[in-house]
Amino acid sequence: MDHGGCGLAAALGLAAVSMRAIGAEVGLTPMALYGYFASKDDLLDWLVGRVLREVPRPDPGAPWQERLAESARGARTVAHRYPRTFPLLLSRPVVLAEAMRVVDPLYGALMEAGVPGGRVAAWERMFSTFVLGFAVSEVSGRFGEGNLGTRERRERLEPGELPAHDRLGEVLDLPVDWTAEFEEGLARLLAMIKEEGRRAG
Amino acid sequence: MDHGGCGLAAALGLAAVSMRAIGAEVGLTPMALYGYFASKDDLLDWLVGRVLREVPRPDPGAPWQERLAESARGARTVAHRYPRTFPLLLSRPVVLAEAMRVVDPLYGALMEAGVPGGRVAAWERMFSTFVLGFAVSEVSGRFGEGNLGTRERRERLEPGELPAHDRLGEVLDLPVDWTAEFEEGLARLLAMIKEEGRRAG
DNA sequence: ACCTGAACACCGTTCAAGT
DNA sequence: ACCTGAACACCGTTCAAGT
Repeated sequence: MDHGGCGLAAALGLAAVSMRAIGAEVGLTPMALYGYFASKDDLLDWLVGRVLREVPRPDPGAPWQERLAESARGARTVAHRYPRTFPLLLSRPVVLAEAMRVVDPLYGALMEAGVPGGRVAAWERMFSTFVLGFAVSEVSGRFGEGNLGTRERRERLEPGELPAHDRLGEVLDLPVDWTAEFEEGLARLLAMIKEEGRRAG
Repeated sequence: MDHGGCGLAAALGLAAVSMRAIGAEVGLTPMALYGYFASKDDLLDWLVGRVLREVPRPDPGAPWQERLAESARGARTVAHRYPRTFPLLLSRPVVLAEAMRVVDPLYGALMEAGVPGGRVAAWERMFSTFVLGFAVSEVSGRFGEGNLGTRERRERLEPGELPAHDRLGEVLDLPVDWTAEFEEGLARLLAMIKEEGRRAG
C-alpha cells in the first residue's frame, strides 16, 4: 500500500469523520480508500503521522532549553492547525516512526540538560503530557472558549456549595491569554529540568 | 427529565458506545433513552458527571498539599475504573456542576498555599492538565501497554535517524512503574506551587 | 407518563464486478 | 492495477402509535 498516492493531504484537517466524507474530499469512492489502507484506523494512523511530520525539528545548534521550547510551541501550533486530528495523539501509542522522530530530539535535549539516562524517558513523558494535555484542552474545548458564563452557571448551585469560587469572585471571569499561560508552564518545566540536571550533574 | 430513573449506572463503564448498546445494558429500547436525555451528547455529559462524582472530595482538615494530592490520586483511580468514559473529560468544557465541585477544593487548596487570587485558575489548569493528561495517556494507550517492542520498531528506521534513542539504548525498554512516575510528577508540581506561594508572600 | 416499532439518513466494511 | 456499486450489519434520531 502506497498511501502517498492519493491527494489525502486535503483530509488532514478533518479526521474522525467518515470514510465516505474523506473519500469525497479527495474525489474518490470511499471503497477506493481500501486500496491504500487496511481500515479506517490505519488511515487515522497515517493522518496522525502526517500531522506529526509538521511539528518542526528543533535546530540542533540551539541550547537545549530552546530546543525543548521550540518543539513544544511547534506542537501547539500544529494542534491549532488540525484541531480535529491532533487529539488523536493522546489515544495512540507513540510507536509511529513519526512520533519517535519528534521524541528523539527531546531525549537529546534532556540528556544535554544533564538528566540521567534512566530518567530521560520519564521526563519526556512529563514534558509531552503537559504540551499535549494543554494543546488538546485548548482545541477540543475543555478550557472553554472564553470561560465567560461560569458565573451564571455557578448561580444554579446552592449558595455556599462552591466556597472557593465565591471567595475568588469575578477574577474567575477575566479573559485568559492562553499563549502566555502556555509559556509560563513551559518556563516552569524547563526550570525543573534544569534543576534536575544540576542535581545529577 | 429525571435521568436518575433508569439504572444507568450500569453503563458507566462503557460510554462512547452506541445508544442501542446502552439501552440493552439497562433493559430498555434505545428510543426509551430519549425520554431521559435530549441526545447522545446529553447522555454522555450525564455519564461524565457521574464519573466525576466518584472523585473523592479531599478532607478539609488536611494540609493543602495532601488535599491536592488526594484529589489527583482519586481522579487517576477513577480513570482506571472507567477507562472508556474518563477521556471524555478532556473534550468537555468544565461547566458541569460536578466538575466545579471537583475544582472548588483545588481552588481552596491553592489559595491556602498562598497563590495570589489572580493566578489560582491558571495553576488549577496546570495541575489538572497534568493529572488528566497523565491519566488519559495511561488508560487510552498513549504510554503503550508496557513500552516493550520499541526496540524492534526502531530497527525498521535507518540507523542513525534516532541518535538519542541509540545513545540511551536498552534503558528505554525497562518496565515502568506508572504509579511511582505519577507520584513524582505530583510531588514536583506541589513543590512548584509551594514556591509560588512563598514568592507571593 | 412511559415505552415501542418502523422508518430515515447515515456508518465501516465485504465482495463480486468492471476497466 | 485500480476503481465501482450493491449489499450487510450497524449508527443516532424522528415520529406515529401503543398502554
